[in-house]
Amino acid sequence: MTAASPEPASSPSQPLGRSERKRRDMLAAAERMFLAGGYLGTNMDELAAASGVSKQTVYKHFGSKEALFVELVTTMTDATSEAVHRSVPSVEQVDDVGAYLEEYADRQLDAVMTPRILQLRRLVIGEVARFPELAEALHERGPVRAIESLSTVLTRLDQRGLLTVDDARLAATQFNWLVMGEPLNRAMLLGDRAIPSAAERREHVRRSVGAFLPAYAVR
Amino acid sequence: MTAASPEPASSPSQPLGRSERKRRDMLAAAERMFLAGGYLGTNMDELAAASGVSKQTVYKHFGSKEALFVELVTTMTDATSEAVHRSVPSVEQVDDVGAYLEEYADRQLDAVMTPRILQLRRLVIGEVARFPELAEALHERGPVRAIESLSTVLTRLDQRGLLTVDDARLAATQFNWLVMGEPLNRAMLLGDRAIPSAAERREHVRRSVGAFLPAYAVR
DNA sequence: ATTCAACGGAACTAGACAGTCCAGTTTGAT
DNA sequence: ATCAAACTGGACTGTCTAGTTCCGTTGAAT
Repeated sequence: MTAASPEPASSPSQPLGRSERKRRDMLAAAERMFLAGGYLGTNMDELAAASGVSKQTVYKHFGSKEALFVELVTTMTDATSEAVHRSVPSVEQVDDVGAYLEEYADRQLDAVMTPRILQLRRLVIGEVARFPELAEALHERGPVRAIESLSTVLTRLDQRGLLTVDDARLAATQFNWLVMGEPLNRAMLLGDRAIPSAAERREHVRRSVGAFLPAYAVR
Repeated sequence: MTAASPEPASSPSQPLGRSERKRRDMLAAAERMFLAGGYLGTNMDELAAASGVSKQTVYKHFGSKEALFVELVTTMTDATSEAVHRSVPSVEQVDDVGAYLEEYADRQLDAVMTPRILQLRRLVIGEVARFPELAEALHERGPVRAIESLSTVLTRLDQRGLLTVDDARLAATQFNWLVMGEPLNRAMLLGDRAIPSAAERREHVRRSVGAFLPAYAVR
């Protein structure tokens, strides 16, 4: 490493080196273009031009179109997973289980139902045959992680006597698809115009929790 | 029309004209190749060769790559929708609601969770930006139709006093995603290896109905 | 001020691909 | 047998694209 004081830090990172700045620009253009045109539909000449960078520089940084695509999708998947995970509200001072689950579901929906993330999902699904490892990563960092996280929440609610949950993973999976199934499917197939408004989200979440609770209420 | 006795009928259709035979071969090759390679990843020279047909013939029949793609996907969507719709068991002599719903769900899963239909879904989702009308059609003929169909079933079960269903469409939507959500998402992202076996399907369906019934049981 | 890695710009390779064209052949109905 | 429609095979056009190469320029650290 070049052993300098102004290390390319993570968060604020205002003073970026030329190389890092261009790298960021290339990834930004790659995101826009791959999400809009798909893998085959994206052109490296245009991508370089849109990045304000020469083609040479793109290949110096990423090696190939495939490698750039993989890095972009992996980065987006990881970042989104982190953001979703951070938005889990604490379960310890809960008294109204219904209200808590509604807020929980609303945050999950809010994080996932954005044009950017929905298009990432479409892109990855469409490229399952060409890039199976990206789809696997999205599955792991998306639904699997969300269900695991909810699973520990439900276990805690069971321990506190607020729910009766024998199989927490099963209950979490059911809750997840009760909440996400319809909005996600609609958005996948109908495009961004099917993204529910905040009001629609709240109503949907209310009904979903209403269907979930009878199966797991305390006897 | 050519006013002949051996009209190109629908079902048995053994004696096919040369033209119709070649058309069938082209659509068969198109299905294989578009499902495997996607829209941009499929090549019309190879498609003609794989169909045992000259390129000229392909363009004579379908006009363009886009038109061939649209016709193929539309045909597959419609045919699958019909097949799923035909597999709805009658509701009239039902006494055990749980067993009936389990069978209903199992048939829906059986119809949708095939490599061919799953790959069609991946393809259409990946091409939403280029062919939004195909995605809309798949949504309409797939989930919307399934939920409508189930909705009338649930209404009938409510009328017969076997369930308490105020909002049949809501209940049908919830049932649908309780059943389809997890298997469909896994299959989309993990590929055909995630298709559940008949035994896994039955177990999953049993649990799904178990979660659904408490919310809509008769009081 | 110097130095060197990174960058720009642009041409270039090597191949791919949608769609057209044309001369000659096959098919199937009359 | 006749004949029109459908089909073949292959060449061809125009265009596009991933990746490379070359050479002159820039910028950041010493």
